[in-house]
Amino acid sequence: MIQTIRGIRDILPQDTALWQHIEETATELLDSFGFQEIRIPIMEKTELFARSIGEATDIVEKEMYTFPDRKGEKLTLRPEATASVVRAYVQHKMYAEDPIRKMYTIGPMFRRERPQKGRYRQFYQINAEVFGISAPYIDAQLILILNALFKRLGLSGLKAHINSLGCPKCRPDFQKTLLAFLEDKKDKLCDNCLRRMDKNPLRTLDCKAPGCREAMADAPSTLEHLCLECREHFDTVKNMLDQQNVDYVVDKTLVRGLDYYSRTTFEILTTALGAQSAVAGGGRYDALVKELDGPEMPAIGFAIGFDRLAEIVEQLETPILPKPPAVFIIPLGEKAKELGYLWASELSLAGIKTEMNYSGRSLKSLMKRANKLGAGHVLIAGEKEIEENALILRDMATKEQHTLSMENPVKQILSYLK
RNA sequence: GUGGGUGUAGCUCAGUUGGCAGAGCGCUAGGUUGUGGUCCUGGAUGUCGAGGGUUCGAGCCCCUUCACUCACCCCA
Repeated sequence: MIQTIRGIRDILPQDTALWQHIEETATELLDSFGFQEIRIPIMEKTELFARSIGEATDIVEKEMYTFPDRKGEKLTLRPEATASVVRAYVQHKMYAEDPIRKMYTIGPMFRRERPQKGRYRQFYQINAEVFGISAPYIDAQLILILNALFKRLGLSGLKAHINSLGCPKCRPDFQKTLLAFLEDKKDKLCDNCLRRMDKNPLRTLDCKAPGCREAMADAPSTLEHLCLECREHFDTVKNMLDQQNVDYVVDKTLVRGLDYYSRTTFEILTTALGAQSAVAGGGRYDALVKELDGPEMPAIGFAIGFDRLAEIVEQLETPILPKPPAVFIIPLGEKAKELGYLWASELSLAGIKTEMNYSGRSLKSLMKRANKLGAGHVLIAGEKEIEENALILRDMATKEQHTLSMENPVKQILSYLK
């Protein structure tokens, strides 16, 4: 039996009602805040991710699905969405007509990690990106949107962690201080961190190894080395969140695994998913548009882990169920099947969710089936009813039965359902 | 990439010192002619994850392998 690839799963019909609910809630919210949908490819040239995410990151170093196509070009299944959205913004010179763009996209991402609770090799994200706005208000607004989304989905117990990583103006100075500190602690750091010292020293700040954690306890924080502009920017973000009652903590260890972030970064954490605590994350990436051959352009975005969000929402007590059929048609006999088929089609085309059974099983067993499907009404069309011009429409909840004539029964059903 | 746990019916799981492969749920057919939910009775369904070994005999013991799962790591 052929099965799905490791870490890759089907989202089955029993779960898609929930997924659609989440998706609708999110897109409705994003629409109110002025976001438009963009649909981006699942494959890109490998170079796009290497240049944007960063050569030395875990994602690029060991997690991407990269392969040569038939002509030898290196392609990669997207491990995240931001790079593609930025690429599209630059490629189509979207900045020319209006540099301010708010876009969202929903779809699968691919990373070859060891699967675990809340972590899949194909996983889904809802991404939102804003171009052309440098004001800190938009930073606060993105966090507000995430907060509102989770609230609308009925979730509690999620906490926003925020930090500021500084900008090209203040970061070199901070890196110098950090490197001096790391040099001091060199004998206590793990191999990974020693390697990171050269490539991306910021990443040492969030290393989870116990030895590193201890050594890094009094490490310098980016927050203490922000330039005036960065400090004011971060203060405004916090101020707005306070005024809008968004619950957050400042977390100086929040660095994030992609190189392109600057200034504000944030993650929304949950305790409901074991070790996979991040439900959403994002930050500002003011240098990335230019880095990908576009103009100097501020930008910021977030990604929501759809699978994780769905798992948390699923834990709520009120399950989201698919809509049951309004009408279930039970035909008894060949003539009834033919008529029933025509009526069923007509009802469905009129927007009434209708099911019918063609098997020729007994009335009793089909009543059982109607009950199992949760049908609102059952239309019993037997030889007898057709002959006597008296079809039976039974209300499954009240057990009340109406008699319908053979003349346009669909019309009669429609008026009963009103 | 590194560790731990688990693989038996569609699902959740029992299965004794190695001796006929089970239960509940679900599915299905009935319970006086053609009316559901509760109840009662019957029925179908297994490569015991796969391959090898030990043994008269393996779901059970040994080896190999695969998958799932949790954690490290990473992140959504």
